[in-house]
Amino acid sequence: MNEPRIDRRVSRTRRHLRQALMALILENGYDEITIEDITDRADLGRTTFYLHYRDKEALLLESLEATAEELRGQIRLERMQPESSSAGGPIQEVFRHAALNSDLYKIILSGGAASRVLNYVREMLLEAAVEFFGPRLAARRGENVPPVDSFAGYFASALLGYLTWWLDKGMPYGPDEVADLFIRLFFNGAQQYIGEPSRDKAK
Amino acid sequence: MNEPRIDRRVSRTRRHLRQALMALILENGYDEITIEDITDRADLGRTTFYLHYRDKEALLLESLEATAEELRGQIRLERMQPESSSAGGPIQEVFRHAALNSDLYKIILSGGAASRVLNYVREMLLEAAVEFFGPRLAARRGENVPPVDSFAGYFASALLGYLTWWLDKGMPYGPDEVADLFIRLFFNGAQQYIGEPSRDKAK
DNA sequence: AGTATAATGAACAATTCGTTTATTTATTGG
DNA sequence: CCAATAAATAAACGAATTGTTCATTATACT
Repeated sequence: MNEPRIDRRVSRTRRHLRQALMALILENGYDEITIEDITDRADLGRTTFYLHYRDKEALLLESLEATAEELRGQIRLERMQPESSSAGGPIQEVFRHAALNSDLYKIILSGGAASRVLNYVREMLLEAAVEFFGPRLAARRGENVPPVDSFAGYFASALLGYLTWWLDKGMPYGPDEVADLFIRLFFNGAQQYIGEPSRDKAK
Repeated sequence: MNEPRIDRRVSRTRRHLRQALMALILENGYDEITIEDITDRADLGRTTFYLHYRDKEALLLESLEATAEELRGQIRLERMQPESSSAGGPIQEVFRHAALNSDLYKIILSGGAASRVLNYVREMLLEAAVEFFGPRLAARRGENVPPVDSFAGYFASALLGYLTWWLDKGMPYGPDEVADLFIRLFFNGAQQYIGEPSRDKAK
């Protein structure tokens, strides 16, 4: 098979652009950055940018896509080796991956990345949640179970939001620890910790 | 008390600007909009904009502030009249308020408003959560209760995210209904609906 | 009615964008 | 190592947008 093998200059240029964008977002936020800022930082001509990407967003999306694929790989892999090493389920895997790539995660989740990028992530997670919980909920049809979309929406929202909160606050608690907190809250609920579900809910 | 009473022209102009911005965001998203788009829509001179606001963001923040204050008022009021009318706790109140002001909520939460605006909302909600849950958690010190910040972070994330999801999907389920779904998931947890907390959690 | 204040339109320099062009430089494959 | 190919470059461009100033006109307040 003839994979065209990418010109060394191309991969080098793209790598530099990606790194420059990420560094700049962490310094000043997404919105402020101009194309020239990026190429200056990457030590490239401004024209060169347009040979590779349509705009800032396209560049960011590339980093995102690559990282998401990596995470999916990790989870698949972890699912293969049933009880290996320090395994702990997909949620631990997510928090660990976020800790390792915290720069990119921060950028996407709260660095003011273009809203389309964030929505893209939301949809990705939502899909995964529907796929994962769908069958389990279906198995209990009739037991006053919430609709799948609502359930998946809640899960995706809670996870994404909690991840954002954790990164925003500078990652207090280690990844496994925070994953554990999340799991306890998501699966067991808050009631156990604070008593009444809500003033009137005990009707 | 001499409140200077605002010139009729000023309040009219500002109102037009606010309305124009919201309409435009709903049509094209936040980023695309130029100052001139806004003043055109509001039928005002471009220069006039700068007599009132520094930039787009300032204008949006004004709408946000006003609406947030309104919501706080509703909740306070609802808290006063213990079991009146169709009361249902602050969470119902939030979803109802969101339904009534869904345009603004959509804009802020997923219309691609400036990230600073969204972060502003996150912090607001986080503060409220700490204040609300802090004492309740403190009362159970020592019972393996999660740290307050983590707990509040989870709550704020879940609520904000779930609200976003609900609005994004075009508000399936009525406000009271969706508030109920949220409360069940948040307080009672997901375990009841899907069984195992997580493959390995039953260690 | 008379004064104060707000809105206006024109004009401005400064940025940024996205593209085109001709030229130089680096990489690949033989 | 050489030649063919592809990539990077700098300069220059028009078009948009921003934020400001200024003189003039319109509107609201008392």
